[in-house]
Amino acid sequence: MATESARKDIHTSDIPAICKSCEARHRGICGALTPEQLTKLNRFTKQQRYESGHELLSAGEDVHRYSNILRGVVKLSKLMADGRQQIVGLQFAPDFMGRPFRAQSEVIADAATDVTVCTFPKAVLEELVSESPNLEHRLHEQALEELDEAREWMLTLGRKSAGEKVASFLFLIASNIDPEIETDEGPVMFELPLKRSDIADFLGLTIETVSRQITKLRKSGVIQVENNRTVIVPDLERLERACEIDG
Amino acid sequence: MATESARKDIHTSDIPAICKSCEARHRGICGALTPEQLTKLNRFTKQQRYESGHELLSAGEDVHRYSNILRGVVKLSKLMADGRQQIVGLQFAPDFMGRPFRAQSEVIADAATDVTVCTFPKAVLEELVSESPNLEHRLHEQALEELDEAREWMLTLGRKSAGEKVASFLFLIASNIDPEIETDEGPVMFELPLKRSDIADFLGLTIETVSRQITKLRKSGVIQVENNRTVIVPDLERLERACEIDG
DNA sequence: CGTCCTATTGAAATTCTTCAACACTCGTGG
DNA sequence: CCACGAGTGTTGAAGAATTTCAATAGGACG
Repeated sequence: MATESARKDIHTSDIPAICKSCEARHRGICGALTPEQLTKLNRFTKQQRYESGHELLSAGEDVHRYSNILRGVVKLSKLMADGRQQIVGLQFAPDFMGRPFRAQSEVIADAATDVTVCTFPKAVLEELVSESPNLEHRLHEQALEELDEAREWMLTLGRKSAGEKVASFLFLIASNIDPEIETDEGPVMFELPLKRSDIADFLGLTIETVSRQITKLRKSGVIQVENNRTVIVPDLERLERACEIDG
Repeated sequence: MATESARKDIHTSDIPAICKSCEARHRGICGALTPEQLTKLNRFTKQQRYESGHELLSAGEDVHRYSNILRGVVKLSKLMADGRQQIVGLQFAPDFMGRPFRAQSEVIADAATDVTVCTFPKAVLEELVSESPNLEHRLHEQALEELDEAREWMLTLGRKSAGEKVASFLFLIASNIDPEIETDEGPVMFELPLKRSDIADFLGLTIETVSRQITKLRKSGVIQVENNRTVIVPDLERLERACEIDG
């Protein structure tokens, strides 16, 4: 810890300008890199912006570049032969995106909102990993966290009612998006990064059921909705209770 | 690769006797250790046998030891306040069990069958990890595989019908248990490691629905069942088709 | 202004669960 | 040796939750 902060203070001027204000350098994987490594990586990085709906990665496709998400929300999903779809994860800045040590992706990655990523070639990251155990540790930690999240969501998918599922989704978003307004213990307001059909695919429901449950939560005063996408939660604890005790 | 097999050949006599025939040394995490490290770890390992139903790890409990599963099947599950339960993963030999870098477990681990594990103190593993990047890599790989499995299962939980769920479960077991009889492309026979209530908790269904769907698969000739636990699959491809196309 | 996309709402249909009864196995103890 | 109870699994009928089908509404855009 001491060495890390010292390093940052002393070498701030050594790191690439573009990284200076980058969130991935603090909470993301770049935080595991030395200024030298960061400079090296930076020679190959490319920032890219994608519009909502753009497919970033398709299942079975060979992956040549990894990326850090800088802005926006990415949805990871699986598709069945007959078109049924399940969203298996959401990724927010500054998450690392890509499946290390495997040529092909098991999931489809789509931009759920407009997204900005910082991409770099697979080979460069893998070289950095081989020389820096710290980086693999960071990736390992993220994988374990995603595993915990996936398992938490399995409970939601398998055992919760439609009402509890929708409440759980709203609570998840409320916890992950930087709320635009947040007074401690006060109301929370945020934009839903997903449209109804995506929410349905995330929850294993139909859009109609999602819509009905949102209406129900609205009518019971747990949430307020504006323009279909803006949600206000007057009492976050009440929403949290709705995640387990159907109402 | 060359160095690894050479190491194994030359030093076979150096590794602890107990490890010689251990599956975890090949496919499990111990495969990432040198004979010296294996010897060091072995000073702290303890083999233990648990009966079916024994709780190996409870949620929120401080974990002091990790383990390798040597025999049997372990179920990982989550519990809701009102008793609803969801199995979020199954682990087979020679999987590593435990949540690295975290004091508390997020899940409950129970012996689904009689289970034999090789346990060792958390601290010893973590010391080995810090001196051997190769070991962390192995753990990382297992975490990524479990993540892929969890996501695959999310698709099953969220988007498959009861019939497809049960077929998917049977297919999963058929793929993971060493089948007692297996002729290429011929019939496969295996013992179900879970009782009906566990299967239900794995699939997000009730035991009655599981029972009915098994009956349906039996009557349509996709499987044969003996003694409730022994399953014969005459045509594995037919079972695989039943995982996506309900019948 | 018409069209596409998104979202909501109602009614009917379906799937799954709940409740209830019963069957089988296994071990224990009379 | 048989009766008994606990644990496990199956089956039927009624009920509830969710989906499906269908109609409607609003906003964005050409």
